[in-house]
Amino acid sequence: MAKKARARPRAGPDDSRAEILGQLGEVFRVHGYEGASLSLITQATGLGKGSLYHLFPGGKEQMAAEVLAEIDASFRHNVFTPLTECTDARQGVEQMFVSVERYFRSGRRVCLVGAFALAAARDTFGKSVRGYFKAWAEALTATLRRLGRSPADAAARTEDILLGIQGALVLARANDDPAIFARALQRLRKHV
Amino acid sequence: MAKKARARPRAGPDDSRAEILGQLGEVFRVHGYEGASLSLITQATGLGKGSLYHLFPGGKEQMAAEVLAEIDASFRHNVFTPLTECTDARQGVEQMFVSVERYFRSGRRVCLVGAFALAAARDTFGKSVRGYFKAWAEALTATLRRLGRSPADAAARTEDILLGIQGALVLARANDDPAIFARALQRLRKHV
DNA sequence: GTCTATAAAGCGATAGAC
DNA sequence: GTCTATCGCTTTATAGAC
Repeated sequence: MAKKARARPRAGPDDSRAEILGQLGEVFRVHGYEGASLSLITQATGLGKGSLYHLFPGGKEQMAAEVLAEIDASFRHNVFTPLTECTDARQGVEQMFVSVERYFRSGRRVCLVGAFALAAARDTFGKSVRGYFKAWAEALTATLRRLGRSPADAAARTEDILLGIQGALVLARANDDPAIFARALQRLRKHV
Repeated sequence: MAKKARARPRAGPDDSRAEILGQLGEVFRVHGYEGASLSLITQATGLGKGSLYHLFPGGKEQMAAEVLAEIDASFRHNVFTPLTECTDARQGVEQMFVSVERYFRSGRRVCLVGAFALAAARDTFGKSVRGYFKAWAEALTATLRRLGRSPADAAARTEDILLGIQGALVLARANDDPAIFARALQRLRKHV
């Protein structure tokens, strides 16, 4: 919250913006892009409209775009890159599943990118959505290749894993049963 | 379908209502529940607000509820019941995949129930959403049991198939590539 | 940088003529 | 049964005080 680097270089402007983006992400996850009204956003962030438009002159669209960019960057840093650069490919894949399970709160949290893909927001944010899944697929396919799979086999298995994660999140939320997600991840793990 | 047996029992009130529900379903699929404004609905159906509120006094919520009910009934009639009552279980499962591929237009069409599950609409239509997936899961599990699978195995495979279909629809739409859906269905078929 | 007040547009829904 | 006109409210977004 203090902006100057003092004795305890704690939170800076970037940190508070990141915190706001996290809160915005949750609002979009719960209510969707259309459903996330400025009054809900105001409520979730504790910021008035004036502050919000000062921070995001482009309004709601900019907020969502930056949230998606933050998610993209976070996954690249915490999931895709570790996956690509790990020395032990099998361990790298396992680490991916651990990160995924944590990020989606064991099935209690929805994938914002997947939700945007299904909704009308896809027209506006299609490029971000595609970029996210493309980067994930490339990192995972490369890692599966290192485990000895053929290109076709690695690509097919990548699709099954990514779609399995997305589908498990859909079903878990549809049935209000996060355990569906946990079970699905367990089964996906078993076939590498 | 027409309730009076005349010379040409063509279109009756039920048929036109079914046609309207189909058009409404497409609007909800493309724009989501929140995004489907009455002006879009008016445009898609060719009906003015007066007519719409005459047909659906409960407004948009009733429209969506009836669309969901129609989808539910359609799946029960065309997919779940054939699956449960078929003599050859393996052929029944294959028929399910054929119906699913046709209904979702080979991946070009989104699952409205799945989309509602991810969006805020789940709060309002949660019961319908759960009922749809529950009925599907029960029919498929029973059929897999008839193929000799254990209860636990049939339940797990059912989850993988349902979540595979939903996830494939998400990924297909995210990447603007319906082929992802077709490929995923092919792979799901292979493991019964 | 955050607030309040307000504008301008769009929303769902209703009334009433035909 | 379908239309037009309109209500009342909420929406996104802006202006300006502090």
